[in-house]
Amino acid sequence: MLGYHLRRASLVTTGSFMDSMVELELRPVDFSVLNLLLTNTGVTSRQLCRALNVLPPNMVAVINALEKRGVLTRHQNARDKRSEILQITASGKKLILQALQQAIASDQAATAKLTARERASLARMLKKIYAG
Amino acid sequence: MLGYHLRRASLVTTGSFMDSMVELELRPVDFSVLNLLLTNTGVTSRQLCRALNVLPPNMVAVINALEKRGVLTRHQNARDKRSEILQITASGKKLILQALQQAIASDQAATAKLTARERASLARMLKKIYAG
DNA sequence: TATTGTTATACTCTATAACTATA
DNA sequence: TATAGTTATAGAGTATAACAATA
Repeated sequence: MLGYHLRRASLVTTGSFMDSMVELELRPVDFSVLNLLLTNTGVTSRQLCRALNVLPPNMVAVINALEKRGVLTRHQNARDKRSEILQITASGKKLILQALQQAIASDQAATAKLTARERASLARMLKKIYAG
Repeated sequence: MLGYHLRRASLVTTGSFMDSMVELELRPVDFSVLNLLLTNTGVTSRQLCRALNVLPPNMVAVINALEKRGVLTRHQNARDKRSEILQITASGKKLILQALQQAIASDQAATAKLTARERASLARMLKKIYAG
C-alpha cells in the first residue's frame, strides 16, 4: 500500500523540518503564515485560514502570538472595516528568510539518499496524487 | 521542497484511508493493532506500543475499547505475570480482513493516476527516505 | 533496580456554536 | 443576509509523572 510508505516518508521529512525549526521557535503554522506574508501583501486573517486550511477561531492565537513577537503588524483595512491587513515586519522577514534556508537544508538532508533525477520524478508523482 | 509534496500527498491517502474506515469504526491505531494481532501471536501491550510508536498510557484505552468490542481478548502470561497476552478473536479477524480489503481499495483509488510502473518506482523511493 | 500496566494529568491540534461589527 | 474576527468550549492525539505488581 502506497499510503503506508507515504505516511512513513512524510513523518521523516516532517520530523526533520520541525527539528530544524526548534531553535527559531516556529511551528509549521507559524512558518506557513510568515512565508505567505513574505510574498503577499494586503493579506487578511481569513485569507490565511483559507490558504492554510486553518479554522478562523484557531488562527486568532497564532496571529496574536506572532504580533506579540514583533514579526507581523495589523493595519486597518480602509476597504472593509471588518478585517485587518496583516503585514510582515523587518524582524519577521529576517526570521522567515533564515527559516526558509534551514527548511531547505533539512529537506535536502532528509531526502539525501535520492538523486536529482529521482527527486524530480518523485515530486512529479506526488503532485499526481494530490493535484490530480 | 520534497517534504511539502510528501505531506500533501500523504494527507490525500490518509484521508482516503480514514474515510474507508468510517463505517467499520476503526481509527488508524485500531486498524494497526488488529493488523498486528492478525499476523502475530503472544503479543503484549508493550510490544504494540513499541511497534506502533504509541506511549503505554495511551495504549490502555485503545485495548480496553477493542476488548469491550469483542475483537480481542486478554490472557494471563505464564512467563511474566506483569504482562498480558493479547489475542484477536474470530470477530476481530473478520473485521480486520474486511478493513484490509477496504484499505487496499481506498489506496488504489487515491493513487489511481499512477501507472503500475510508477507505483513501484514511488514505493522504492519512499523506502529510501524512511528506511535509508 | 528495571519493566509492565495503569491512573491522573496536561498540552497541542482541531472542531463547533455563538457573538459583534460590518458589508 | 452574509462575512470577518473573536470568544468559549469540546474533542481528539500525544506527552510526562508516579504508582503497584512483578522481574
